[in-house]
Amino acid sequence: MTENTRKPRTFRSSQDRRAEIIEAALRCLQEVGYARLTARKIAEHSHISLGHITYHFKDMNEVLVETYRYASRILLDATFQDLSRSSKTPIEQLKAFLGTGFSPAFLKRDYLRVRIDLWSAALSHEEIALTERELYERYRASLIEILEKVREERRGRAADVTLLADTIMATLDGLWLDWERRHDDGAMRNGLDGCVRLVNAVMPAE
Amino acid sequence: MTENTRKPRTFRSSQDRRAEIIEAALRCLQEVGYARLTARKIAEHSHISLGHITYHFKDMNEVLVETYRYASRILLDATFQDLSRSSKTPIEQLKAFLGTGFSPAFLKRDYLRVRIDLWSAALSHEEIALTERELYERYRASLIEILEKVREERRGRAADVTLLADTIMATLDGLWLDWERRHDDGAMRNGLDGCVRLVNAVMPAE
DNA sequence: AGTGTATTTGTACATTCGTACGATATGCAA
DNA sequence: TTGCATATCGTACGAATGTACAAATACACT
Repeated sequence: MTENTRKPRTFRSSQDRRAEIIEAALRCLQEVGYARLTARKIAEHSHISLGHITYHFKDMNEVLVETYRYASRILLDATFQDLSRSSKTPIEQLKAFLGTGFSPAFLKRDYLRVRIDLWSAALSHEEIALTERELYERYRASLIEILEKVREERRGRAADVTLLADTIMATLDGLWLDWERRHDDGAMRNGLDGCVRLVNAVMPAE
Repeated sequence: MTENTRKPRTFRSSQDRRAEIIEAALRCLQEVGYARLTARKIAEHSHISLGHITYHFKDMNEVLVETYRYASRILLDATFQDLSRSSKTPIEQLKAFLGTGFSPAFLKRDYLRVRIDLWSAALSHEEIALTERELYERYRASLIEILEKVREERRGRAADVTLLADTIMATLDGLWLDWERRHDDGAMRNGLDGCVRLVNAVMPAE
């Protein structure tokens, strides 16, 4: 009986299981994409049985929503973790901020797929749209924070910051998309450079 | 027997049928999105039987690929139809070019959904990725054509045109996405204005 | 009018999907 | 130990999916 071939089952808290399922779901999203996510693929990736999904979640929609919430949190955390804003000039902070989102870690296929699928999924799922919107707003708030410092230094107008935020945020989304499309390193750096040049044009130094 | 209730069937050419199916598929893509497109929904929308799809197409993947090809053609045609480039200055042409893609016709939910889903679908389907890439390249070529005129007028460098194209193309994609996200008219105009300002900054007039 | 080919239809089938559920295992309190 | 709530598993089931296909229909041609 000690040579039991069954793998030992140990109970976990419902919280843990939910987390495991969500993590497995994210791995599925990275591999097969949002359109082909299925409950059985999640079960395989998390090495737990199919029944867990209906036991711990109301339905697959809840799994999807929670998974994108989790993914969004990961994207935000990774963005802000190595952002030391203290020791640089505002324009240097801006360059660092822009560069962080396009470091090799973020340009991996997996991350980009989740990001782009998130845009598509938001079209059909109201709750996912809210998650995407919040991701956008947080990122934007961080950008505006830096742009305001530039503005103080250079005596720009409030409307300038809004215009720059609207434009740069759009450019960043477009650059992520374009990286997935062309994998053109020069184009990516051109885009980021373009953002900096725009800031300098709208709020010129002295 | 003359009071036959069956609707009269008339034969059509295979070409016509393919077109009808593709048009119906596009309508489905606009309504339910790429992730939930099914053969039966296409059949209902085109008022023809399910069998047609397998009769005229190899499989559903071919339908999807052809439908996105068709959608891409529509987006391109609509972009370039009312683009009279002859009678204006280069910078005015640029403004007109940018504005065309963001006219009310293009900002309809249906069009944006197809555009955004196209990005997502391209992640999983190689052929769709090629279609998306071609849509990008054609649009870009048209933008560069105008930027080159600005460059001639203002004696800019070739690298300037590349930087502007890389940046503006990204910004436009991002602005479409952002319109779907926020429906903010001011933000959209800010973004387009930002593009023009960037051009003036990189290649200043005199 | 008759014949052959292409078109059209509806249904059938094997899969796969999300979800429900009974059976069993586990951990904890009494 | 016993009792009980919770967790875990595997399976079952109806619905929906893509595709195949036989039968029926329309039409061009002789």
